[in-house]
Amino acid sequence: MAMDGCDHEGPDGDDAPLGLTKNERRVWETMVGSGEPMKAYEILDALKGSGVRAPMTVYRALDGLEAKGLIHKLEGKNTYVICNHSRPHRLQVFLVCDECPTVTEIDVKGLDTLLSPFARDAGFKIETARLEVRGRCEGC
Amino acid sequence: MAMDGCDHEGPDGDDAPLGLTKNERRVWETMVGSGEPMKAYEILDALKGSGVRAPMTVYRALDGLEAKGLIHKLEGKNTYVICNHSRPHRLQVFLVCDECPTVTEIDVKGLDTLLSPFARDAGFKIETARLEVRGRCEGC
DNA sequence: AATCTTTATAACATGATATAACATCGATCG
DNA sequence: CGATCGATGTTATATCATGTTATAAAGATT
Ligand SMILES: [Zn+2]
Ligand SMILES: [Zn+2]
Ligand SMILES: [Zn+2]
Ligand SMILES: [Zn+2]
Repeated sequence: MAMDGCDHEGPDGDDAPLGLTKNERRVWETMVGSGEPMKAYEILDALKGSGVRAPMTVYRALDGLEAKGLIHKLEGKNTYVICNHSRPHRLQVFLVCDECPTVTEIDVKGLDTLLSPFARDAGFKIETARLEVRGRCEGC
Repeated sequence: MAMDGCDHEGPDGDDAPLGLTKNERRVWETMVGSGEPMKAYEILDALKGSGVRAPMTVYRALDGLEAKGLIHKLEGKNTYVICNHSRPHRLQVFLVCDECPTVTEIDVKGLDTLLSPFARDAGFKIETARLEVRGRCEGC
């Protein structure tokens, strides 16, 4: 049950990680506060009151957060989620519910081992991988 | 014409984005639910309740699904069928080159087997999955 | 042939998602 | 000081998907 093991937070609980820019921190806090995957323009709306007016601001922050391994993008739904791991990782696996907003990031041990030979056979050098599984979550 | 077999893997050049759009998904699910070849206007009727009103919507989705190799058109009868490679689960694996437009679809034997226990542990029922691997392709 | 039905597309408008291009500000360093 | 650099602000635009209306093209019926 590796469901809720986020270690990005400091000892104070909801404190943002260090080394973030002002906008990255604003976006990160918005996403943590939501608790659900968010769309870029949802984040923008949520930050309208804080003076953020342009999509660019949000997208730049999202880029930065992703580069720092703090969030992931779910391509299937164009949403962004907080990473629940303690360090950046190159393999990501998400269980995405089709019926509710629930997204769970899990670890699949052995995935890279399974994958590597197939990639090697194709002459492909793996940098990162993201597995998006869709279906019905426990509560649905 | 291929009857029950099909050759996926167009050479290249298709800049089709991975994943399904909302309408592609609706049409695909309708077709899977039916279990039989369907005509475009049958699909349209089936989706009337979901707010789909125009033939264009269905035809665009069919185009997309066909480009992604998920369905085939039976020219003789003007019907569309689910590709028999994509059931019961649809488990796609793409090798996406970061340096050129090359996208290769591969078959990773054992991925379903590896994945299932993890999903089961989380109480998650898998419908479909897509693994997107990023890196450098053979030619780059 | 003329007409009707079924099948498929054209053309244009709107919405949703993401980026380009350029200006500004503030800190740091020679 | 002035140069440089990263972050931010601002405006405009690109891209993709969808919605909407009308029409074309192919086949069947009369
Ligand atoms: Zn993560
Ligand atoms: Zn759910
Ligand atoms: Zn097929
Ligand atoms: Zn390449």
